[in-house]
Amino acid sequence: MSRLYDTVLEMVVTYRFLPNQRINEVHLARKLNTSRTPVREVLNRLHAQGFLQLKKGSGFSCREFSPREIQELYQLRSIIESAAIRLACENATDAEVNQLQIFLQQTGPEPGDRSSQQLVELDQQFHEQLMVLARNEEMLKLLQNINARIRFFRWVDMDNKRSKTQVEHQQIVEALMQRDAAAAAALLEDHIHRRLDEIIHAVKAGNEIMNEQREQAS
Amino acid sequence: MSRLYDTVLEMVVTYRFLPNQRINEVHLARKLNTSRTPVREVLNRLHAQGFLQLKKGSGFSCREFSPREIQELYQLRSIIESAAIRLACENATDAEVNQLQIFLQQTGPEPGDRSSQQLVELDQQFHEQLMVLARNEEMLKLLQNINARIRFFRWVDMDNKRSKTQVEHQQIVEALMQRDAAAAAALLEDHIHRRLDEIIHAVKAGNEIMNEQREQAS
DNA sequence: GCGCTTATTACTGTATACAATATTCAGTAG
DNA sequence: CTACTGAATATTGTATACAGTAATAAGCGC
Repeated sequence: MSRLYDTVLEMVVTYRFLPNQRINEVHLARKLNTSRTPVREVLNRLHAQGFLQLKKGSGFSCREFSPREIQELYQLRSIIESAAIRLACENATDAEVNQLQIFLQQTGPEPGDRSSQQLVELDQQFHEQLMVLARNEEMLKLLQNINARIRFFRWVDMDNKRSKTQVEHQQIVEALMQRDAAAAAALLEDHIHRRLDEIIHAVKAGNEIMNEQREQAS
Repeated sequence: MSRLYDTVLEMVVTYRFLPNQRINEVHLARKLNTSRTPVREVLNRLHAQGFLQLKKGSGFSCREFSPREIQELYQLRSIIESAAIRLACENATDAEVNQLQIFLQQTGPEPGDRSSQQLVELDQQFHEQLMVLARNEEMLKLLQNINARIRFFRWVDMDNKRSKTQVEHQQIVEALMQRDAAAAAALLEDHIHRRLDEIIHAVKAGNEIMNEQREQAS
């Protein structure tokens, strides 16, 4: 069941289903070599977690994100990450902070030959490691939920912006090392807001970039 | 379906099911005059939203909250409510703030003859109205989810503490009126942390208070 | 050809059946 | 009486069937 959940979640977050178009349970079940019942169970879970919408008589469909919704999710993400790094400045051990520094160095300043998907993954690892230092499991789960829901949009310009992203990550870790909570939080918020601006800009610019990314995901 | 969801959610948050004891789907379906399938669909949703745990072969059960988990949820709640009132200081109209003041006055400083359940409901309305002023739907949904999950514990000493709660609510609204974000946030955090301390204390004191509340809910 | 109505087909939401697994009960030995 | 084993029963997870509804196709009139 959890494998089925992971499979369908992956399809949802990579927008294999067109927004607002009904997910055909019969077809999906056949495609996944199972019956409708476990498929519906998974779809119900994803609906409850904010990934899908459900309309009586029309079944489940992928949600279409308005710029407003994206902005709200990013704002929420900024709030919890900002709080998390403040907690991390209090709670993290020196060893943990050094480990994060090593991770940054190992993942380099340049994208190298990594795909956008890999860069998104590395970016996520960095932010989740920060969140782990806050020692609040609920906050970590929340960040993971948000990141999954906005995953499609987090691809925007990822490879072109990797150097700047890593510079900003580095500054955040340095503030964390200095246990300067205010500076760390401000840097993190700026970092997230910059990304949000880029994404909103891309979404408003139309669907061309979005279609390219969908193809890249295939 | 949404009525079924509401019914089962109510049973879950009032701990009609004992923690860690399997929820019997057949019995529950019979009790609710439906078949197992929609019951399972609801249970899957509640599981996905953090209300229930699921073990293969053993089905769904109510989670048992450790003091750690309660503390984490309250910490998260404090973070988002604190951020929300900062946003409210920027975004709320004078009319909206006045409406909140009127709500406080209409719901009085004293519990009156209200039940604990009604007091919990009024407390929740106050906090949700604050959250609405932040103009972030995701944050409101998150607060509602957290409040539902900790609902059982929010009953602790509710009637005995109503006067103090309302005084604190009033101070928060006054800071909001003054558009003093720092003061409002500090007051709100203190308010939430005081409640958390009371609840953790009660939970650690044993199960007597908890059993009384379960009986009161029946 | 277009628009409307009706018939047909497909799909959703739920009920029921089935297979696998977990739990409970009964019998036996020490 | 206690502990262990095997059988019987109950429950879960999934497959399939059914009824109601939504979507599509076909036919007819203008």
